[in-house]
Parts: sequence; structure tokens; C-alpha cells
Amino acid sequence: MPKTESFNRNQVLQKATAVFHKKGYNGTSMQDLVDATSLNRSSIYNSFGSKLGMFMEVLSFYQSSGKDQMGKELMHAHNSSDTITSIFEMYLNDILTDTDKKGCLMVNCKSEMVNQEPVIKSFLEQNQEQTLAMLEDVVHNGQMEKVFNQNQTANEYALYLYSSIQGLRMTGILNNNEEELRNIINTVLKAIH
Amino acid sequence: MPKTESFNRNQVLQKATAVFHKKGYNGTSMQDLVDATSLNRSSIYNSFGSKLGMFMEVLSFYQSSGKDQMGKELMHAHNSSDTITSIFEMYLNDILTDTDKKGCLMVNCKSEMVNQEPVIKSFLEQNQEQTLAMLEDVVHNGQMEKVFNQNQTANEYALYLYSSIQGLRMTGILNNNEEELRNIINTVLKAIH
DNA sequence: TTAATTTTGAAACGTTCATTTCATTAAAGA
DNA sequence: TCTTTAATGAAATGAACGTTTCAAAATTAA
Repeated sequence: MPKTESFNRNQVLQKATAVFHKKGYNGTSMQDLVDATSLNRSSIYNSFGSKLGMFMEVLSFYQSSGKDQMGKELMHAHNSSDTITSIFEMYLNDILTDTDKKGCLMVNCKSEMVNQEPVIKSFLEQNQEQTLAMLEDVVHNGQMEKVFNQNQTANEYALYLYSSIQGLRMTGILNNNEEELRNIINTVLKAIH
Repeated sequence: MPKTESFNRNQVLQKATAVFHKKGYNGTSMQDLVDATSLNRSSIYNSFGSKLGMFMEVLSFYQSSGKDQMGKELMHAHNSSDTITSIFEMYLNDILTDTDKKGCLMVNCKSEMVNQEPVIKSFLEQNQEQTLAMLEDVVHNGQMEKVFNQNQTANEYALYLYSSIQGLRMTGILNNNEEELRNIINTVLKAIH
């Protein structure tokens, strides 16, 4: 009976992600989203409920895109040292190809919205937990393989790496000198080796 | 002849800083600023030109407040190792006392506005240069005193520390566990010792 | 083909936005 | 005191905001 949703939801989310990423949440207007997605204003409200609702889906989309990308990158890693290097290489590549200096959507969102939107805060908390768990796993494996030191627990090193990644992403906004960024990464990774 | 400006400009800037810090640039309305400063709308425009003009002065105010604070902190530091520790202690203290999880105004501003407002981008670039120069100076002194290693140049370590500070400030938004944050700092500082 | 359901388009909703205007009030040097 | 300049208050500006409305068009199962 029903007419089914005719647009490609992922394509729409991709367009919306690009806008939110470039202009931030508060800097993005509904008109921006209408223009970018070529969707009708009503269709956006029918499908996403509100601007915030759409943004939540954009965050999820960005998150799972990042996971997919990481999954691919880590296919070629044969040990924990490779893995952690690949993770940082991925972020480095993101920075170097971010020609308009948008930074990381997740980091930007954290800085803009954690103290304003509880629902966003919750999302970012669970995102942080997931990332920390992933990093802890890698570090733990590396410590078992004796390629990482055991001066600190995998849990402690995971938080250090997480913090370093955020720092790298912030630094990359105003500095995209590959050599200098690689140097930061090397220094960061020395701590765990 | 003229009636002179009657309000205390620094007091006004302090109020305005609090608002921009809490809500971000795009999240702050002129009405918010009128309410916070108890200044008339016209007085704000007479004295600061525009919302962006006021924000620029707020950034300068925040920057010089930070410098003052750092100057005081570093009075008690007797060597380079003390100095760099005090710097990180200062940021840690900022995080632990930031009860409403606003983060760092400068970092937030970087993530929100670098790719939108050239005049803000320029300000942040020169702020970054100053901070890097300060850090490089500390590291250089420490290397001369042989309390820091010379595996990398003072310039390279300065960028690493700068990146680490930004990471710490971002991490502190969702995590204000003092022990865990101290642990990050210790790991960061191990790299240069 | 018909009935059900959704997408679409366009306009309008009331609110808020940053900024301007201007007459009034206040202060200081001449 | 008078003139000059600035601060003030309140209202208005027009544009943009997020959101809603609703009739028309489109699509599908029966």
C-alpha cells in the first residue's frame, strides 16, 4: 500500500554530514541542509524529526563510516605495533586530506555541544568508551606480544593514546605539515614501545 | 568635553567571556550578551562594533588572562622540569574546576571558527606561535640543563607538548578523573625526560 | 481502478537573529 | 552656562531561524 521512501538515506546522510562537518551544528541552518540534500524541507522533518534528530543520525553515520575505514586499514596490520601505527596513519591521512581545515566532526561536536545537549553528551560518552576499549585491546595484545612495555596498564595507555589522537586532530587544523605531524606521532608512540 | 566611558571594560569582557565560553560563538546571541553584561545593546555596538568584534576582544582578554595566570604559576618554578610540570598542572587545575565542562575557549574557538572566520584564524595562528615559542624556550632551557633529553629538537618537542595540551583539554571535557588525567600528563612528560 | 499512504512543494508560522535608528539623558571642557 | 560628545533606552529593521501546515502528486497493494 504505502509509497516507500524514495531517496537513498545514506546518500542524504553523507551530504548532511558534509554540511555539519564544515559549519558545525549551530552554524548549520535548515536551509543549508535542504540545499545540500536536495530534499524537501518536509521530507527532512518526516524522515529525521528535527535538526537535532538529523544531526544525531549524522553522528552515527560518521561513526560507522570511521569504523568501516578503520576496519579496512587494519586488515593489513600483522601485529600490534602495525595496528597502532595504522590507526595513527589513518588520522594523519584524514588531516592531510582535510583541505578546508574542518577538523574531526566528533571532536568539534564534543567542544561545541557536550555542555548544551545531554543527548549528544551521551552519544559522545559511549563513542569514547568504544574507542577506549578498542585502544585498550590493541595495547593489551601488544603487551602480551612484548612489543609494548608494561610500565603502565593497557587501560592507562589507552587513555593516553585517546588524548593524543584528539590533540593531533586539533593540531592538524592549523598545521598540516606532514613531517611535523609524523614527528608528533612518533613521539607519542615511543611512550608505549 | 566628552562624557567618558563609564562601565569597566574588563568587567564587561569578563562577563562576555563567560557567555561565549559556555555557549560558543554561534550559540551566543546578542541578547545573551546584553543580559550578561547589563550593558545596553547600543552601548555594546558603540564600544565593540559587532558581535564578532566583541568576540575578538574576548579572545584577547582570555589570552592575556591565561598569560597572567601562567606568569604567577611559574614564579615558583626553579628549573625547567618544574616549569613544564607547572604548566600542565595549570591546565589540569582548569579542567578539574571546569564544573560545567566547557573546555578551553581557545580550543573550542579553533574547532568552531577556523574555517569560517579568517580574522579568527589569524588570531589563533599567532596565539599558537606564541605558545609554541614559549614551550620551545622551556624545552631548550631544559635541554641545556640536561634535565630533558636531546632525542629531538626543542622545536619538535614544543609541538608535541602543544598537541598533548590540546588533547588533554579535549579529554578533560568528558573525563575529569584527576588520577587518570595526571597519568596522561606523566606519560606525556616522560617523552622529554 | 481504487484505497491507502507517503513524498513533495510552497507557503506560512511565530520567534529570534544581528544590527540600526533616534530621541533622551548624562557628563565634562570651554 | 553652554556646547560637545557619549551612554542609554526602547523600538524598529529586515532577514533568517526551526518548525508546521496542507493540499497536490506519486506510488503501491488489493
